[in-house]
Amino acid sequence: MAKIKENSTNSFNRKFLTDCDLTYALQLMGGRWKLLILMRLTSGTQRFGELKKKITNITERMLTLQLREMEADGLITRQVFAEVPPRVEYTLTEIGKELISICDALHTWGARHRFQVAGEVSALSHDDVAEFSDSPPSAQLNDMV
Amino acid sequence: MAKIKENSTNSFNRKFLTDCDLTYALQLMGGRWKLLILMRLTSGTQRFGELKKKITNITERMLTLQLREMEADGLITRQVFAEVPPRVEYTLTEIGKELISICDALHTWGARHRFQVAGEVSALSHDDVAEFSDSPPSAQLNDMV
DNA sequence: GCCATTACTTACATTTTTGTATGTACCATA
DNA sequence: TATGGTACATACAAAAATGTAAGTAATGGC
Repeated sequence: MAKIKENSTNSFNRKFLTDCDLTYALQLMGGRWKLLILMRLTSGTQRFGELKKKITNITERMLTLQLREMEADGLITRQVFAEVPPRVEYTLTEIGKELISICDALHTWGARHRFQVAGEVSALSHDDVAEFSDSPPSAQLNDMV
Repeated sequence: MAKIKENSTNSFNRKFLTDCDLTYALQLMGGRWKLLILMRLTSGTQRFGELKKKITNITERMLTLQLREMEADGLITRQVFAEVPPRVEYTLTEIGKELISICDALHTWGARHRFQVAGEVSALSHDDVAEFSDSPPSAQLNDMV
């Protein structure tokens, strides 16, 4: 997403692919950190700082950008509390929640693919990266998400 | 994918996210044209030229690049026939086929999302872009794929 | 010999995405 | 008065993805 320059073939193709429901969906979830954010929010509302802490390696700028796009795309809602220091909470929308099961399927597929092509299992243990412990809806996920 | 420079934070993060099965999966299917290629192949083996014709707006270079990555990732196989002019056929692998149902779900979700946020229905009709008629496995798809 | 066909390759340019570094507002507390 | 915490914004730089234009190899048909 970000800036859109009306003329280039590149941005034309992006728009063109928006017409297909499948590639449209990919555009909504395709950012580098978006699925991780989404999975973090499956356990419920989270503050900006909580997300930042739990999503290893993401920078504040990237987190902000991805959250803003997800908000603009209707995947999450953003609630600002008039406090000092500021508090901002992010929550999955209904349509956002509907992505969870697809993510679960993708996660499973990814693990199967990894196992098949490399004969190896997920490299990360629970301790290497932040966990995802408090998650009733998709408790099978066992690595970063 | 493409070129990888070992040192940058950018490529480090790419590798880092490879450790998570979910973001790993996203990397495999995340190219701009990959899902379209995949859906085209659901109806069976296709030649390079057939894919090129059916996937509107893709250039030969992009088609080549995406196909090569998908082959390297084990999503498709590539068979070259020693003929002149050359003939090259692409076929989904088993693990590649396992993505189809996920794509179907994503497609459905995309349509629902589009309808919800904009109150509009898929912009493309069957005639605007190449169709996807000969597809037993996922016959619900109705736009580009 | 010349052209058409197919599936590419290569060099290059442009656009988009991602990351770095620094600054800001607000108010409570020390 | 100075400091700390939170959730950003901004200017800039680097890297990656995408697109353009041209060329290539092999061979059969004219």
